[in-house]
Amino acid sequence: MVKIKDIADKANVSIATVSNVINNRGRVGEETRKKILKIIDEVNYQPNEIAKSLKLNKTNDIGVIVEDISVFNAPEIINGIHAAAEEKGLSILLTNMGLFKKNGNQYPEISKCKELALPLFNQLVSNQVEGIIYIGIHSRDITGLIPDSKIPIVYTYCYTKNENDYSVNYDDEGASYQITKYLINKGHTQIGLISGLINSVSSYARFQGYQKALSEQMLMFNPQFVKTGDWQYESGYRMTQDLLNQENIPTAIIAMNDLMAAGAIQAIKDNGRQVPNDIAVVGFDNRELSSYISPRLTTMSLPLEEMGKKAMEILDQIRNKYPVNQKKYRLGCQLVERDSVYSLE
Amino acid sequence: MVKIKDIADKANVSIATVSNVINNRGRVGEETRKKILKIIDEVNYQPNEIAKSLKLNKTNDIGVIVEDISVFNAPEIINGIHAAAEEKGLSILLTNMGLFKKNGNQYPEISKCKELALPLFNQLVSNQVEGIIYIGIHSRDITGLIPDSKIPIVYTYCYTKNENDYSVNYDDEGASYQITKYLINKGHTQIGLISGLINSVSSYARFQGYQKALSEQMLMFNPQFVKTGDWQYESGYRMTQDLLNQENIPTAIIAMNDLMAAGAIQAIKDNGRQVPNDIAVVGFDNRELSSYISPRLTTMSLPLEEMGKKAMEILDQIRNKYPVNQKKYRLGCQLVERDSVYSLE
DNA sequence: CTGAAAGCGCTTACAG
DNA sequence: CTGAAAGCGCTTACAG
Repeated sequence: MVKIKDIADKANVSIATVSNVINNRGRVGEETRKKILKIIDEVNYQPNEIAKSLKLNKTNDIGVIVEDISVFNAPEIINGIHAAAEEKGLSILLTNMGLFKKNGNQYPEISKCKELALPLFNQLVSNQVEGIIYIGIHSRDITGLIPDSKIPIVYTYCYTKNENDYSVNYDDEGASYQITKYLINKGHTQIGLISGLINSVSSYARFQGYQKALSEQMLMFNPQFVKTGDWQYESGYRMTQDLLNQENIPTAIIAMNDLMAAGAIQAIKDNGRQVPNDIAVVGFDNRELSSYISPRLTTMSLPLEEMGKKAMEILDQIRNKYPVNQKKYRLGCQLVERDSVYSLE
Repeated sequence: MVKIKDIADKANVSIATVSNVINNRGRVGEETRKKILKIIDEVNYQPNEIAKSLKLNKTNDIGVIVEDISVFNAPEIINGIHAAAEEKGLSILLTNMGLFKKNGNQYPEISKCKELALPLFNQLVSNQVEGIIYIGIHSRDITGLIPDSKIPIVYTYCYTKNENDYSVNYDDEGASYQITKYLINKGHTQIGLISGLINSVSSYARFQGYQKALSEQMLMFNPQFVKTGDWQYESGYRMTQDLLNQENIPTAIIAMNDLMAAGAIQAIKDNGRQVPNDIAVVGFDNRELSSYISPRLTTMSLPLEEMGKKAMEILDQIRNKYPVNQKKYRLGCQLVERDSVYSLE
């Protein structure tokens, strides 16, 4: 690798002068500047960022810890982080816990997670990253997972109970409210809900949004219309069967994710009914499959890329000691209309 | 951050001695060793990797350039890279071209790609990575995209014409041969093929595999059975309609990816026929949607994670100047049987 | 306008 | 067994 000394020798100047022209500081004569610039160009000199980092005590690296890069939310969030980082001249040190795979597709206990996260955290610290973004696999509480330290950290797709921690998530309740309202506007008054696991804050918040939309429109809340699934296709299928076997059958079903929505659609078809004509189905997440099942699924799109961007921007502000007016962020979701909802009016 | 000097002061020894105990080199008295170790533990000392890197001229960082992290193949490949890197104590500097998004979901020309890749490449070089893995979006020739340099680089999910370059891909022809043979073994003799774009080497190789299996089994190759799509759902749908409108209708259809297979299934259903009872459909890629469409799609699973691992292992060998016996690798695909194929026997 | 020198946090011959 | 010193490639007061 060619270094600053090589340039200096070639130009018959000191390394200080070369450094000055590279960084546009100090007074340098126009002649020498040109000469040096020419040489730099000729030899395609690339400054050694490692040396700069050591000297300036500033790496321009930020670390990301992702709980599992194979899970659908990770790539888009990383995409957003990368886009924002690029703008700020920051590099990304990527680290993956592989939580799902290492634990038979089950979400491990917090203590197990800690074991997996700690070495990655230390690795990042050793590499002198200027901040860390932690990407969760679920919107869940991970208080205490990452040890306290002076290094700035922002959590996304998860959160902590610590009021000093930064986190960026999406607005579960608002999204659920929005999609319920959408169904109501389409004339639906009997709306089934297939929730995720009940120990999930997302399930809870989305239930709240559902109820809020109902009561705002003076619609009766019917407890028989809400069934609890486990986020998987099969549970969507089964819970929909339950819904279909009741006296009152909903005209629309909200599944709290696309997988369960796909199961719901299949159950409805197997029951001899049509989607959307007999029963509308709506999902959550806007995963790839939602465009390819039949009918194409109307669903809520998560602001994944935006979450990544936002997390990076906040991190950059903390890093630069800008005042950050807010610690917990919730970004809005967007409805994507496809073919699984029929208007009753 | 606590540094080696702080430890030395606390222990009343020189920094050289501290360094020696940290790295287990040189003779150090048992007493002093213990004392130093204790202090290191107490203050939770983490060595500054940046300083080590500069001194040792060795960063233990490897760079990855991914053409688009939002594309389905990227996360699993990165997963594999990360797993192998972790074993070797390497960190990953991740870089994303965002090729698709920046170009309206079209694959840009090679010169445009170059423009996007070069700054990322330089960034990685500046950061003194010890090698680079380049992850393509398609199995395609990207000769000349990355400038020549002494830094080791291995290409995956793409390749170059340069015989000195390393690349790891999967075995298109073998996979296609395998799945065709599978269909034949199930009693199918009239097998349709919906290919991807014809300028793709994957399309060509898969066509070869298809033909090879046919001729090995003394089956007539019927040119009317092969249709050219463009990898998208819609084209799978249309090409299947064409197939269905011909005199001879195949009893099985191979689509060269899952998206087109999904389109094929829908076309068959809309035509009033059943999958798999009337016509079997088989895909390629094993993307998420293949588990959730109806019927669940039998498809070829790509060895994505293995490709990432392999790429990392090769890179590590080059980096360590091990003799690498081979430059171009092709990993095998695996058939995943689900519900879209019916046995005729 | 230009350069000599110190120093970032480490490692490593070498001397004692 | 232990430590003083040089040096990795840079930047930055400071002196001239």
